[in-house]
Amino acid sequence: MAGKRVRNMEEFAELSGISRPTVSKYFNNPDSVRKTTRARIEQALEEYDYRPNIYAMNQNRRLTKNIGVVVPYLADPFFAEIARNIERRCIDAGYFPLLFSSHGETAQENAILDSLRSLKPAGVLLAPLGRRSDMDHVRRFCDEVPTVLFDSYLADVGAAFVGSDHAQVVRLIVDYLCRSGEPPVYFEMRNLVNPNANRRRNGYLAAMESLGQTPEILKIDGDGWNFEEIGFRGGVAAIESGGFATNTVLCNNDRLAIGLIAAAWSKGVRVGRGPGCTLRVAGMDDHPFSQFTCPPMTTIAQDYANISDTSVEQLFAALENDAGSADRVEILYEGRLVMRDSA
Amino acid sequence: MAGKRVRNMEEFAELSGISRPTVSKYFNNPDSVRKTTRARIEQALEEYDYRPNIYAMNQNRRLTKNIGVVVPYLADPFFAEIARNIERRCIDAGYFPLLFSSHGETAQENAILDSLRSLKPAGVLLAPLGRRSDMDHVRRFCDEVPTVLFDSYLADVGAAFVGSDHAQVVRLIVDYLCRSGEPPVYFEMRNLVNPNANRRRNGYLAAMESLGQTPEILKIDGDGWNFEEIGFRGGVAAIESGGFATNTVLCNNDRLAIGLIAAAWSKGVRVGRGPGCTLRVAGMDDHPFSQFTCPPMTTIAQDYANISDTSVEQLFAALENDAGSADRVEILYEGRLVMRDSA
DNA sequence: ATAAAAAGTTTACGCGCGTAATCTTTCATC
DNA sequence: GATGAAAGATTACGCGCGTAAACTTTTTAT
Repeated sequence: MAGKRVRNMEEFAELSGISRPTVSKYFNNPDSVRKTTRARIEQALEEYDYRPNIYAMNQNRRLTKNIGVVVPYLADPFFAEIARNIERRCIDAGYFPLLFSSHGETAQENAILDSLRSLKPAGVLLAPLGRRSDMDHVRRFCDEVPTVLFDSYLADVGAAFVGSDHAQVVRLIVDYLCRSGEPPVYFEMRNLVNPNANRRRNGYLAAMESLGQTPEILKIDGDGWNFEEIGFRGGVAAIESGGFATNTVLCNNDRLAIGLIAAAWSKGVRVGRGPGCTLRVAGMDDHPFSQFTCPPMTTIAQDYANISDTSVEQLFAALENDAGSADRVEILYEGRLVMRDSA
Repeated sequence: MAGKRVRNMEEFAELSGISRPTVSKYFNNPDSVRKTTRARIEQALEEYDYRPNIYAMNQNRRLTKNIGVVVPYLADPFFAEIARNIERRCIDAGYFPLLFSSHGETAQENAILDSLRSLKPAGVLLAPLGRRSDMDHVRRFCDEVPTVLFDSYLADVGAAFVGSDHAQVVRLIVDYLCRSGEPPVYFEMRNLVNPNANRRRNGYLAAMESLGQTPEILKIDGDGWNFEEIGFRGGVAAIESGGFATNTVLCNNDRLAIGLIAAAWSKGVRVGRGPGCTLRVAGMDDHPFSQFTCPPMTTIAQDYANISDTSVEQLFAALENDAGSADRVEILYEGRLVMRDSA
């Protein structure tokens, strides 16, 4: 591709000895032309430096090869990892992923969906803000663009939903904690930012009940997505006001737990299940940093890989059934207990 | 904007009672039309649901309003935060930021630059991989597209470079560590992934020398961007083979330090500067998670805000001087000592 | 009020490509 | 080697908008 610069498809078609319409077909789908033709085009592609003008391509196409990927908060490594995996899959399938972060703000999410619409994407993978999502806005968007929702559940929106089975996730860790020591107090934010948090809380209640234990919920204050900070402050406040109902705390998510563990440290409370430890702290998510807390955090791993892979697959499936008439699918993956030293 | 859907600018122009060329002017720059005209257009915009076709707009424009933002590793909250800030600034200035992550891979960085070129961006903000960047590729790109580099220094490439003054950063923390206890051993990866690491190491050498101390460098193995993991393993290995030359370790960056602190914990070595502590660990960057390590990490804060703001400003400045003939600028920001409890 | 400048209108063309229709060549099959 | 099907070539049109040129209206300055 070192050769001279080619202006447009017309010129490139001449150079490769193939007609422009056929070259056009090739770029839309390399498999749609004969092998020998494809070879000739690809050889010319090596010789000359030509790439079709994206804007001219997409202007006349009803749909582009773009795929929008929208996450609520990209500074959270959890979403960064998922986005990365999704990106890879889309590229491998010949699509062009475009990554957006809502930064936790409703207005931002709406704005992203609006501009996404004018990009005529083939489809969109959306992890909505959840509680703070503008449901009507999201629904209107999904009516026009094939969309698969993941991570955060919104009822009856989009072509599919892929996420974790939070009831199972919570049951797993509650079981473990009860089996191995005192039953857990549940540590969560007062203002739940997404429906997953709700499901987890309900899962906790159900799991405790089925084990004949008395649930105990500690709601902490704080707003936004700075969960570690919120967990830290909530933890300090809890410890200062006399500690927890039992010696075991289950946090709504790892980031909160990271904050709580730091809070315990700062107050001289030793976390862990070894001798001399007076507090067990468990999280949920298996956040990338959770293995580096002190002590390393016991948590439940969400099935990152399956969630992102399946989301992409579901989107592709939805793109096939042009009609979009297929029934809405909901796929939930189970979590896996990751036993480390904090609980 | 609830009204009926408008097909194209022609139709919208009719509805607003303004000629199409003028409407076109408006969309390219709302200030380029008379206030009264602008008002009429914007009123029509409220009434009808119209947005110009992006693809048709950009097809004939030499440059678009797109701004490419490329970072080496988006799963690192440091870059996620910078990207977020940059995004905000671009949007406020009427541009459309497009975010890409090289995921630590040369091929990926090259691919991003290639597709970026065909997006005809007005400009690009690039934090290159550094050592693993394909210099020729980057240089060719910068010759065609106005580009500001940030974070990772590449010599003589792009319209400007904005980053940290690593020499100063290291001097600051070395000074502090020497003043407050034993001089630091320097903890870094054997395969330096970017030139900043080099500068920091040299900064360490210089600072130690100027203080009349003997520098001591510990190189650890590991490849890729999973720094915490690498720091952890390196830490465990170092401790098992007899510990460090002094009781103080300065890590090349916070993520390595996070791993080292976890390693110390796992080996029963108490980190901090209080009584009973046998190891001091300091990092550099003030990574978002560093305040939640146990103990909280002493580190040097990079000037996130200034670096991202200035990068954007420099890019806009470069866009003004169409010619691109202006001299290449290099702007370095100083770090700030963040004293916490780990050192 | 009047001239000059600024802004808007009309008209017209082209960008680079998608794509449909018709015709011609190539290929696989027996 | 004949035959039908599949693929490519030719021709032609249009997408939605940028933009230039020539002309007309509005605004600003004197």
